[in-house]
Amino acid sequence: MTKALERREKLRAALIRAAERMIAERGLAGLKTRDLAREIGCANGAVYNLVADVDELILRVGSRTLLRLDDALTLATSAGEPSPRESLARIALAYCDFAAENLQLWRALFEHRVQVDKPLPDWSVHDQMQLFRHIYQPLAALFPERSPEELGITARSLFSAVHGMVALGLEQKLVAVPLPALRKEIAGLVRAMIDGLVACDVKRSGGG
Amino acid sequence: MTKALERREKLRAALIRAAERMIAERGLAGLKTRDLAREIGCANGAVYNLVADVDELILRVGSRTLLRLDDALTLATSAGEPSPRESLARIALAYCDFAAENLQLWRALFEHRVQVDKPLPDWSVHDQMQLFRHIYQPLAALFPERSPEELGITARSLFSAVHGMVALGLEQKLVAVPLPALRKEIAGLVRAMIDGLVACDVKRSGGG
DNA sequence: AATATTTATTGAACGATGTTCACGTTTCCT
DNA sequence: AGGAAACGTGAACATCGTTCAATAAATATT
Repeated sequence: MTKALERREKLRAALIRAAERMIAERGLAGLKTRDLAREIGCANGAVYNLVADVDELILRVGSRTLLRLDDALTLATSAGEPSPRESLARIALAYCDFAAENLQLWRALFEHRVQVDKPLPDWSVHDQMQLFRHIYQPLAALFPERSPEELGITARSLFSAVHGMVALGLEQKLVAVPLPALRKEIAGLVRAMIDGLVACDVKRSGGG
Repeated sequence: MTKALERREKLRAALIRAAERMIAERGLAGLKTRDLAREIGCANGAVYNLVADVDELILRVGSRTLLRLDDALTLATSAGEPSPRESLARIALAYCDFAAENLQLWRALFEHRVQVDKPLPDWSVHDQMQLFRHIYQPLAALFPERSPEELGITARSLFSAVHGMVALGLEQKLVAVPLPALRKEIAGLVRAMIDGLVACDVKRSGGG
């Protein structure tokens, strides 16, 4: 029983790696089961013994991408002992850099939309939540009076705003903005957002 | 010459309207040429006499969506004489509301990615730029010392940040956030961003 | 060790989809 | 009215993801 399962696992790992490479090179739309089968050395039908369908395959690649993104964000906050404000700016820049360096894989995280009737598997939902903890910790230091729920909402808003700047900044659909300029804008707006949030907090706390 | 062209134009308009309805109901992935042909009463091949390919069709629908979005943003700033800060908050909320009310059509604006070798037609590029003018005017009032280029960059950053909040907020891929809460978050973060940017501006102007 | 049973692999086939094309049909200009 | 140009038609093509009966392999049983 071990021989077959072992080979199966090896093939599945190869399939996921091949899919990852293919998405990175040709984008999510360039992912074809027949090319994958040829690359890992099996018939196209065999792909469906390793994976339920391409949706699952994309989710598995996405899971790997999220893990690498998590590592990149961890690395960004590990060096030195910056203030919460600078930590958040670093995280935003690290997110921007990761997206730029892994453009197609990063895009695949958001382009892919699952069917409404097929819910996300548990392992896929889990690692999405983990990303917010990088933002949560500096925010908690900045806003000690806010509840965990409020902090979670603020973290999501902050992340979404940075994500939007990165997404449209790297789109280059209309105007190509150079990466250094984008990084500068992101860092500036993140600091502005934090300063504005802090000021609003102080005003509310002092006035009420 | 008028009879045929007139009919052609009517059919093309019907095609675009049918495509718009279909995207609104079933999403961008639910747009099928055969269904379109059946709906407007012609053979599937005839679609390609009205439009080069589905890419152009999607762009034409997108153009209409952008026009309606422009109207919505214009309406948002027309009532009363709010401060630039409140104008920007109103615009952001109007953008959020439009996205929520036209979810699939709004998503199609960003989901659709054209081939690298086929550049966007002029009429499609033009109306994308127009959107920023809504943000540009209040920004110019807030930051009189900034150059038009700087203002354009700030406008794009601000728009991108709001877009990100709306995009991830309406995604509901992980957690369903109620629309009123999202609106509150957006308005709050927009005001915080502006306050932060103003403070940064004052500090830089005073210190340098 | 030999056989039976379960499982995996194959590659052809299915259905859907965007797009093209040869063939009639309609429309337009003279 | 008649020829030319444009148009509409529906079948056909290529390309997908996915399925499936048949075959090969591996495992379990005696």
